Amino acid sequence: MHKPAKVTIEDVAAAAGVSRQTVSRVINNGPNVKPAVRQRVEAMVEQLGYVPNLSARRMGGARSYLILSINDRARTFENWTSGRGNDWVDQMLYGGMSECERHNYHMVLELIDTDAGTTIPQIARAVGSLRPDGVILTPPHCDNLELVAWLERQGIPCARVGHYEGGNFVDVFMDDEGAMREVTRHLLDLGHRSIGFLAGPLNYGPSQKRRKAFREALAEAGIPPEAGPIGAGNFYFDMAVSVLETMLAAPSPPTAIIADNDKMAFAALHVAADRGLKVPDDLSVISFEDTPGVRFSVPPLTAIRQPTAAMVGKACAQLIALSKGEEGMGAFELPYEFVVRATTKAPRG
Amino acid sequence: MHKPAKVTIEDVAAAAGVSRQTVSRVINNGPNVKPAVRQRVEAMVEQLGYVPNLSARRMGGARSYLILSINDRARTFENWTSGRGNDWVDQMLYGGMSECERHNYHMVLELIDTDAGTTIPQIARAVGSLRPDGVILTPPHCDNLELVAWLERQGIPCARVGHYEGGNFVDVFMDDEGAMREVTRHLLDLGHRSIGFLAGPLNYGPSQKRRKAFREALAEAGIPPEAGPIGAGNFYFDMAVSVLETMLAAPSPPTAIIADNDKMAFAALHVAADRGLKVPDDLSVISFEDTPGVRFSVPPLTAIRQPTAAMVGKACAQLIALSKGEEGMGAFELPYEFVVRATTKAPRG
DNA sequence: CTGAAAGCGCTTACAG
DNA sequence: CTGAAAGCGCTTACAG
Repeated sequence: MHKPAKVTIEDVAAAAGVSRQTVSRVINNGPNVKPAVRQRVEAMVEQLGYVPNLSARRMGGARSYLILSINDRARTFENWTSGRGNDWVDQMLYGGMSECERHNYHMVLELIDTDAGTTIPQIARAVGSLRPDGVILTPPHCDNLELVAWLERQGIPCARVGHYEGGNFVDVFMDDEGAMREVTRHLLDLGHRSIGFLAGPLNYGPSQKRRKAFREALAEAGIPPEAGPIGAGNFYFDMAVSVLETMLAAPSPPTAIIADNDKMAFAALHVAADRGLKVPDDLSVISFEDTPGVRFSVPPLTAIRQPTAAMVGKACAQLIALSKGEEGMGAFELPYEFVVRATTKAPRG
Repeated sequence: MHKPAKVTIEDVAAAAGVSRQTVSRVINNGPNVKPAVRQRVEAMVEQLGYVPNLSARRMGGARSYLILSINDRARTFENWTSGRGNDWVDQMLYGGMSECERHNYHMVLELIDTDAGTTIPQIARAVGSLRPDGVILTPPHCDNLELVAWLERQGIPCARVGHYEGGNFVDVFMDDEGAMREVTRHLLDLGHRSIGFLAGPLNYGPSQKRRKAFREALAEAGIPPEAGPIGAGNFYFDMAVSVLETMLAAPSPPTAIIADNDKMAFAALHVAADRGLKVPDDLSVISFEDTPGVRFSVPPLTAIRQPTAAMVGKACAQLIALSKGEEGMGAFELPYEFVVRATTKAPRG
């Protein structure tokens, strides 16, 4: 059976002996089609192998069936080229594509620079050419006020991953403060009385929340601020190393380190080895990320597993609902996991 | 400056005082536009922030500026859910998106099942709705004759990653025979006189080539076939373990193992440890894949690094050229890398 | 419940 | 070198 290269709605209409609006109603599950007619049309769609052309639907005024997912360009490329894997993107695609599949949507990933002057023009290009039904913003783009305002002006529904505000957005996030409290308490319960936090950059929303929760948890336990140093990291290995060196050179250095991401946790492992500190015997380490490398590191890291796939999946679901004219805006919290592996233990002595 | 939500070609034409065809010519770099007019139009495009609507361009008869990239659905999901990372997909996105970016193209990834009955309908849906300018097929889809024939009938340019034939396709691949020769010689040069090859399945094209090259390289060095055992693996850990057990139980067992992929190389490390063999002192191991896990394994594996990103990038480049009406079909070999790390050494004695 | 009309924003021949 | 016309394949009001 050699099907013609391009079957259009007109072909189906002719084959079924109806007008093209009727076919349109059938494929869009519209009302007002006699069951017998609907069946006849469906049979023809099947037989001719008709698939509606997305561009034409779009031009006709329908939705685009496209979700545009925006990631930090430089960081994503960096992860890819370093060959260290890119679990965040993997999980994002996993969650997003699974959800999009279910609704016959397509997810397109675009990498956008974070420089002040280029972000908006780049997104404008992507949005203008693709005209997606919704845009998913991940850190740090989701915290870019100017960008978010621009998107709002364009009237494009926007989901933010790792942002809490809600309002006229689809915000999906995990309880960063709760996670930090849980992690800090875990260390306190083990007996640690001096804990260092290797924090991420200040413009990362979640990092801010974690800083706050970290301070609070220590304060509640009666630990003085000096015994809870916060090192300002940038999520990269090298800087984390030097910050750690300083932290550990203090008169009464921390016996445990909480790292805001994996690379910095690895840095902690590295620095510990350099100084002859055994992990977890001499130094406990916890990561706030849980990529494959972490699970297979030696020793395997105790870590917070972020619900990346679930967050992005939820973002897609809400954006798709919105595009159908349903309700969808709001703030949605997804559960994280705290995975205790082999890098935390009671301090010596 | 509050720009209108949707600037069309008509707005630009009006602002520049020309017809919309002239604007069309300018944005498509067409000929026959007076320089002064071109400049005026470009200025207006810039000022109004005009971005052509892809759907409209498509409907007008232009290309879609979309490359559809097809991956094995089950395997991709498996890798994502197992949390082991998915370096292949990462590298594919890296190579593909980098190239697409340069041409203002968008890459859309779709996961398609490999079951005989569902592959074509699924692809038909994706292709029919997206109407991409080209499709990239990765293993095992690239070896699906029925699928490839279907795509050819649809007249959609198709690139195959890891396929050698060329012809009416864009085939991108690496020199598997050369890589195997290099790897084998590396071991021979170190003094190994008995080498085992843990091969992939017979229906996997590249594995076939590697088997052949392996046999030839040994023959050239005057190594008898008994000292170059080939174990038939299936790319998975468990089977590799049992094949290796047998290999190493031989009267004069190999002092080096070449594994056709990472999982089997890990199996070699595992079996060696079980038998009290130190790597590389008692057993050298080389992998024919180089995912992040390999690089960070203990000890780090000596491996062939496949040019995944480069292959996919090249595939995109050719597909894009084709869509512009340029030549593009053919077979393209991309260079692999042989990365010597810590698992190869001269044999004992 | 169904169809004839208009239009989405472009591009491609075709005229001039 | 430039523009008026037709059309891509749909959908959305609108009419019946």
